[in-house]
Amino acid sequence: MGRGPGKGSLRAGLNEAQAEAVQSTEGPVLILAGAGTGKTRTVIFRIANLLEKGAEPRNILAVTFTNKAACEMRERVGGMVRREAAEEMTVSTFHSLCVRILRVHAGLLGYNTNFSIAAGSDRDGLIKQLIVRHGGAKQKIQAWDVASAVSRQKNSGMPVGEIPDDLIRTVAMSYQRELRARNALDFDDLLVLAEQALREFKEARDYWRERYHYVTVDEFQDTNGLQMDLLMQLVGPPHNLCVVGDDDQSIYGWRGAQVSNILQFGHFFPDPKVVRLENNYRSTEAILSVANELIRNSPSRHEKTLRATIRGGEKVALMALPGDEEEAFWVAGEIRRALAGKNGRWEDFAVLFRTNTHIRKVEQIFRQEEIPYRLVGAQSFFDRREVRDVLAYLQVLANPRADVALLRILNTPPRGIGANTAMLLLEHCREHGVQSWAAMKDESFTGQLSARGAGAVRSFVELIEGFSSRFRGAGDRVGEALHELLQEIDYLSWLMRSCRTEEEREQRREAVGEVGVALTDAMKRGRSLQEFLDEAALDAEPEEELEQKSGVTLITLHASKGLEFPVVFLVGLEEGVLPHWRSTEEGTRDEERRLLYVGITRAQKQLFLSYCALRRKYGELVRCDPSSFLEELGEEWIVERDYVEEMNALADDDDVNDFFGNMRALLD
DNA sequence: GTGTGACAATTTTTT
DNA sequence: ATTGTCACAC
Repeated sequence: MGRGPGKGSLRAGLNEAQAEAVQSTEGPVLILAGAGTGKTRTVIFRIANLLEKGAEPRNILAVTFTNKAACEMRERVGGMVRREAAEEMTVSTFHSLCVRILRVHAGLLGYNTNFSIAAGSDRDGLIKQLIVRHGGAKQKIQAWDVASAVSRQKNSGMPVGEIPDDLIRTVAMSYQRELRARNALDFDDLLVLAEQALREFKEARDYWRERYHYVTVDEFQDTNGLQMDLLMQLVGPPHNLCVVGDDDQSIYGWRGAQVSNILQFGHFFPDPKVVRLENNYRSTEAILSVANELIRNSPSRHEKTLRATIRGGEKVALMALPGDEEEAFWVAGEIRRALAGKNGRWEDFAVLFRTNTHIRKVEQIFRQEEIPYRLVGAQSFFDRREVRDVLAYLQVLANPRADVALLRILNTPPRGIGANTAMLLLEHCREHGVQSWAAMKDESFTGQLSARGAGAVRSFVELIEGFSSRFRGAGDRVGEALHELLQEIDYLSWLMRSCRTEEEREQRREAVGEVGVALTDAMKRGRSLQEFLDEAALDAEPEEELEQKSGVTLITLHASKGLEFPVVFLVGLEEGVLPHWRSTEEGTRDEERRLLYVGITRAQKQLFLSYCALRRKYGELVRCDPSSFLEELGEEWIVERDYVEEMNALADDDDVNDFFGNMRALLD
């Protein structure tokens, strides 16, 4: 990550601005840090400085954008100070922080502190059910419509009851009731409720203000209004709040992020010390010039200069390709070629694209070409069906009142509690206002069922109760207990039966195994089962997983924020892809430009840009034009290349080689 | 209640 | 092209 000049002890190797930021420990601080200016390094030094000055590690809170970034920050601070000190700090995302707060104080709001988190497909599944229940299936509303409306509403501080569209509102309100009845919170609820708890209850506010004396927020340009509200509740006088960000890298407007949070930080926390980091230590002058040319076209930005410290550098290559398949092959070939001579590593390369679906082609070709790769955040590990199944079992074992999970595993794998029985169960719960688990143990419910149904329910209850106690005493041998449970319900063979290919079988089996590994690992680190589940719900990847995998990184532009790679390929630079056609419709084209800017500034030494004439979409070939953003780039630092021409040249070379080869063969 | 195959839709980006 | 949904046969 962001490497500044030099290395070494605390104040060594920092430039003036960085040093100033590191030393500004009291009161509000705003660090405007352009891409590659050693932002992370500065933040880490600053925290180390706080500790050196005598701050208690447990009084330090650092909020990052992803859990991965959190782990990394903790790690790097740990490298500079006592490792135990790093362990005692709180380093987490806003969402994890809110879970922490609510596990203590949800009771104040009438919620149970052992709530579970409804995320990903569990949440969408629930919404889908409700759409059907309210007769919305025939109309054209989708789970997505409801989910995004609910999220928008919550993040802007309005009740779901005020959604304008009648049907969406009805489903949304029902969704909210359902969550509540099932003792579950979604991502947005975490923020909403934590903020509310702090705002309404002095007791909670005092508790957390007493806990955190120094707060740092990274990627501040991507915080939304609700998160700002939360910060204002959390950080009391003397406002020891340090925020770090770059308005040019604001790419989460669609999630409610407000650039005004960073542009008008002084509004919320008066008289902040402002520090600007403008020396870029990451990229060559060539790459940075291209980036600067692009971002200059961005309206309403903080005017700032980003200075290259690495002069010159290889020009940025702009490649035109006939189709997406050729594009993937070309990237593969280019990487091979680069590695052939020098002693580079696969990890030095990254391929960045706009959407997850674009990853597929590249992935497919890489597999074919035997280029090792690692996918970051494509289909999140924890959102795979088999993984969610296993997690649901664990959730129910941790807390059988976790209804969302309970309903998921009720008949997974099939055990004779089908749709009919489930329907009856839900009816019963709604009528009597009880939770599913209670109903299933209740004679007045099981009495309504057929003998077979009642038997199936009874043995399910026994299964869960049996393993519940088994798990409680398991300590760090939960992995074994989980294995036994899966054995008992014959989960794997059921799962395997539904697989089409051997490869799929392999992957799914592996995924199930990895849950066990991740669980055992979490236990070893002293986490509780519930904490493990929280992490799984809030985090896209199991940590160790990603670190171990090696190879070329395949990643979306959004997910690439905060990362850097020696060589970057930015593919699919076509009108309609980047900028995405949808953003053109929604009038958020500027954000797409920033997205491209983020992509460009990930590159350290070498950058390749590419676009295709044809791209396959839904199995259909579609004609594409080069992205209009490419017109904003000057010529000075760019080399335009054409795949077809190069292939022809290459073919000619081959002919020549063949010619000499044939000659040699003749002479021999 | 469960498993299969035909059929239809497909939502950027993520905690 | 891929994925999920639905109707139908067991």
